[in-house]
Amino acid sequence: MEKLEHKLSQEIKKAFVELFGNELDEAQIQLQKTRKEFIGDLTLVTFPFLKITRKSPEESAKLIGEFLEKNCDIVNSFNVVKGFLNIEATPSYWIDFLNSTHQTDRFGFAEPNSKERVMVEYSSPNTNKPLHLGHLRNNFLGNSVARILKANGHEVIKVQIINDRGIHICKSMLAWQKFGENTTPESEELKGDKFVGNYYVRFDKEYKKEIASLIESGVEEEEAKKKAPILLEAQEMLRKWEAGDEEITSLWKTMNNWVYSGFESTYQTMGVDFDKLYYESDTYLIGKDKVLKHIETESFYKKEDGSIWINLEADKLDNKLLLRSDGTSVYMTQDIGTAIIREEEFHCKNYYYVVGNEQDYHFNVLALVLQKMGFDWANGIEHLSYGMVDLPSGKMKSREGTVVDADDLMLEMRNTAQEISEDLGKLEGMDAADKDGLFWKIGLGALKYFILKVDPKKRMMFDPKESVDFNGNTGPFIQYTYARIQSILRKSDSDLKEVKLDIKLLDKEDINVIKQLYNFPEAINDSALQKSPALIANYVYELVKIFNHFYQNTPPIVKEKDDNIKNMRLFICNKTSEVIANSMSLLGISVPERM
RNA sequence: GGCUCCGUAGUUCAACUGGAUAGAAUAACAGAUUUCGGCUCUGUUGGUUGAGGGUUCGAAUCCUUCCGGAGUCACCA
Repeated sequence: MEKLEHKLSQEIKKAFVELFGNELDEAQIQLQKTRKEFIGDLTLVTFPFLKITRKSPEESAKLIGEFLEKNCDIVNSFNVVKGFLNIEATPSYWIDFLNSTHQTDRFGFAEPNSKERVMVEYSSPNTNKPLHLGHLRNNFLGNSVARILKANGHEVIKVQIINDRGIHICKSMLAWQKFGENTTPESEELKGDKFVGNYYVRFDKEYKKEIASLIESGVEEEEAKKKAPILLEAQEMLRKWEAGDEEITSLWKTMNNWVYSGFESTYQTMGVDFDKLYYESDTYLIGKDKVLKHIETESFYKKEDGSIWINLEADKLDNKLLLRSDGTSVYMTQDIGTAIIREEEFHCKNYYYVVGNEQDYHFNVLALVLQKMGFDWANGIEHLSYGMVDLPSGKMKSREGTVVDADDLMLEMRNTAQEISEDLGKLEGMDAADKDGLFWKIGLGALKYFILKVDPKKRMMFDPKESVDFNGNTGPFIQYTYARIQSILRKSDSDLKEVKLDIKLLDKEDINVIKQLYNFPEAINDSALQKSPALIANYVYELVKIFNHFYQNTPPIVKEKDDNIKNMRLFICNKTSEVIANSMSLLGISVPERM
């Protein structure tokens, strides 16, 4: 099936030779989609060509339009509005297109593994507290981008690095030692991550208490923050950990495992997974060796105290520490090491890091340092920087208790879905387990769609009230449309493999739906290039709106007497529902047969 | 303070990356269908795209100066 854009470009090229004696470069021809208020499918803007045509915009457009109408059999008609040439394809082109989707249920997807291997890193939490709303955006984005890249033909490896060591986990460990009284997640009937998170909070409470009493006894605030005994103890614990102290190591393992099992259950609810996990405790020493190897290279230097730096002033960045004076690694060093390990293991074309935009600077530096080390593949490093999630009350702050917990939020969405569904009472005869699964589908669909429809780069507002709305541009609205189509298909029970498609049967409403189906491959491609699930969300919403319009303005299909028309419409319904389901699955959202 | 990013209907978001009269949703109001699922469809109201200047056939988009907001500038991660 030759793309409309491609075919028309070639014809336009011919038109320029014929009409104006000019050989155009195909890249110069930019066809855009015709806006809804005009008749046509694709539009050629003539302004850039006026120097070649030496005629007015209107006249140029008219000449080209006439040429196309005469010489190109897929052009049905054209019209000119102020120098914009709107071109309409023939109904038979759309029929041919629809026919071409007959064979496959993977319409729009590129051949698997036809493109380069890429890696997507996302999630990458600290192990001292539970996941929250910010992590949800991260995980939904990362998982969706991975699916989209895969759909676009890439081999995709999903990874995360778990920040399992450092002062933060020591704080939780210390608080548990002091106040835990040998309780466990099991004994308290708490998820492991929540359990450990409580001790992190407990640490902070004690720490503040100590600071306050130090200040009261006359110590300066800055000094008090550094000298609080419980903090010193935590730092001592970190030193012991790094020295391999047995008791500390064993406690560390126990507490991390509690956290992992908690995370695992959260990931399962979210519906995300990974092909490979990296642990900071495994990789944090590796970057050090790599850095030391390059100490002689330009830009790298050593200070008198033994610390190692890189000078990036030539690239308009500043000097960056890579190894501390005591020889230990910093965050940057670990990321350098991890990046190198990944390259050695997987040789990817691109390494995508789904990390919040507060780390823009960090990733600029990371890519640059690796390039200075002479790694060509570092050019493939790309930071998929996304904006923070704000609440109506403002920014989330863990210390002020305004953090929205991931598990709580997902459960709340599920429960809201239940309330609404039960009010509508469409679920008679469904057993309890199926109902439960359905409520999760709807609740999570609402949440994921709400977050993913926004351009990742932009900061977004999360209003819990609005997110559970099931009307308008929402996940459940799209799911509902899917379920309704399934209901039609169940009732009619035709064999769609034998459907004969004929131009004479086509109505305007049918064509509108077909045209939007036609846009699906492009939507996948665009969202893959931009790494933006929002483009898929916008696409499928538009499809659903067009379909609902079709549905409203078409006589009941199930009762249609003309079998040819009936089967054609059913075929369109079926294709639409398939594209809805596939679009939603790219967002990590599943669609229900009933709801 | 230096650097980076962002300011679009009351609100939440779009705008095919420089194209036409800046579109949806939501809220409010008015209507349609009421026998394929009313979680549907159609309409009305709502904008000096933060402000000024510039670039050009053409600017929400590019350049520039202000105003407002966020992030970042750690021997934290």
